[in-house]
Amino acid sequence: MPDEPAQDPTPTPTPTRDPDQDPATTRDRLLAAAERLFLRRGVGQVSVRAINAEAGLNPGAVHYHFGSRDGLVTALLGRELLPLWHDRLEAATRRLAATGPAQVRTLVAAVAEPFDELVRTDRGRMLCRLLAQTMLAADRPLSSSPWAGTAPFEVVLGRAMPELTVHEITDRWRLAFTTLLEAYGRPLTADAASVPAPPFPELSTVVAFLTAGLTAPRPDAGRRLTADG
Amino acid sequence: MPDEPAQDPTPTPTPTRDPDQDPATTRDRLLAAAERLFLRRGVGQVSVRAINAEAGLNPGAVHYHFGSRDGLVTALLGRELLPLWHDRLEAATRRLAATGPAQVRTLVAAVAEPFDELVRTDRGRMLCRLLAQTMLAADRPLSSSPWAGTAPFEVVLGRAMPELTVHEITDRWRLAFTTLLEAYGRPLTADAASVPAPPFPELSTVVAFLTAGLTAPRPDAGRRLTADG
DNA sequence: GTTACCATCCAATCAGTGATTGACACCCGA
DNA sequence: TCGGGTGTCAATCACTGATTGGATGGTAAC
Repeated sequence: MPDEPAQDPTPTPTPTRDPDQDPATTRDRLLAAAERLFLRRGVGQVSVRAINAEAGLNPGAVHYHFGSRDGLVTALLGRELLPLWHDRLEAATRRLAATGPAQVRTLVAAVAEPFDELVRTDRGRMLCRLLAQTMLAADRPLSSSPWAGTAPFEVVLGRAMPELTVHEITDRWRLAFTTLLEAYGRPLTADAASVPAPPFPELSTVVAFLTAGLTAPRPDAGRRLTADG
Repeated sequence: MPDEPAQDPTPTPTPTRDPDQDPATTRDRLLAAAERLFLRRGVGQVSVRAINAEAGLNPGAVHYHFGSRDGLVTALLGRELLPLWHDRLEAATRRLAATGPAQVRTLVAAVAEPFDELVRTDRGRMLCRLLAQTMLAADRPLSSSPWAGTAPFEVVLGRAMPELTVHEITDRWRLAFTTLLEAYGRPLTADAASVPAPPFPELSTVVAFLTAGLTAPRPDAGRRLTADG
């Protein structure tokens, strides 16, 4: 364990702060270096050593300030991505008093639009890829991070689809959210050969797909699905 | 590079074959050892060293017979999973001459049902997880493996939804397929604490969700999706 | 019968990873 | 002036996947 800090959610308690060296804190220098390397080499090709070196620091700096590689990635994502959703989601959920598919569409659009805007830039694509890798490729289900707080969406969805059980609502929202993550978090190809690069889907396609899936009529759980035999 | 073999698709040309040692080939012993360890420790916690040791072989055996760790995983998935879909898909696609959402539902069910059956056992869950990790977490889009051959499904889907463009069909099928992969390839929790383990969704839920998404009416690409401002 | 060949197997090793440690420098408050 | 704590540093741990040159042993050609 490091001497002291690491998992502190408050980034800089400003203990000292005046030295004529860096305008940016070491923490920020590490985050900036990581971002630069992720963008330059691809998310999966960057080691903590490289990040420390890019920031001009010792090999233990990332571990000291973030606890681990994942800690740094989580911090980067929280700083860069969370603000994009905050305002839009608040507005969308406040407007959702009524019920019906139209409301679900509004909700889906509010979640999906920031993704669609992000993948228009290299930096945004990198961040989406990072988010998808962190949330989908993790070896055990992760509860942390504000992304797991999907409760409000499920409430809205449950109100719009009153004939569905809570269980069904939860499953459907999870399907929709992970689909979103995967769709916009695809690898950035960057490599020649192979397929001619599958691009990102149109926003309208994604919203139509997810809205229809979420608002699909209640399935008959017992029915056989294929007529084999 | 190894002395000779590795990427050979035909497993055993039976060059020699008579020694009184193993009834199973070294290749099979490695695959069996890997399967055992994946099941015991979790997919992400098994090194090639451990596989070689479990099989009672030298540290270079996996590299010699499969070229890489991914090579072994691909071979394992191909051997265990592909047969499950082959028959069912052939039957489903042969029956799909007509058009309409009902046909799409049949197609979706044919792809989804094997997943639903697999995740009922530990071994099946492990294989699903392995498949999802291989296809979704890869650092660049992978064209290899028979899974990439999604063309027939897209043809069927395109016939059932004639008002959609080819582009739209491709995007929708990809959304549906990756959703399926993620839904049934979730981490196996195995770890205490954290969330109370998100189980797999009901098959009926998945089929309803994906069928509705695939057959959603054509979106107006230009329309604003949220009424902000 | 002898030779050459070739697939296979083996141990050793390479280059790289994330994480951890103990020591050192420095500024702050006492 | 003196601790004490924060932050930095180089060295190192334990491990990963991959690669290599060299044995081994059965097969086939001569």
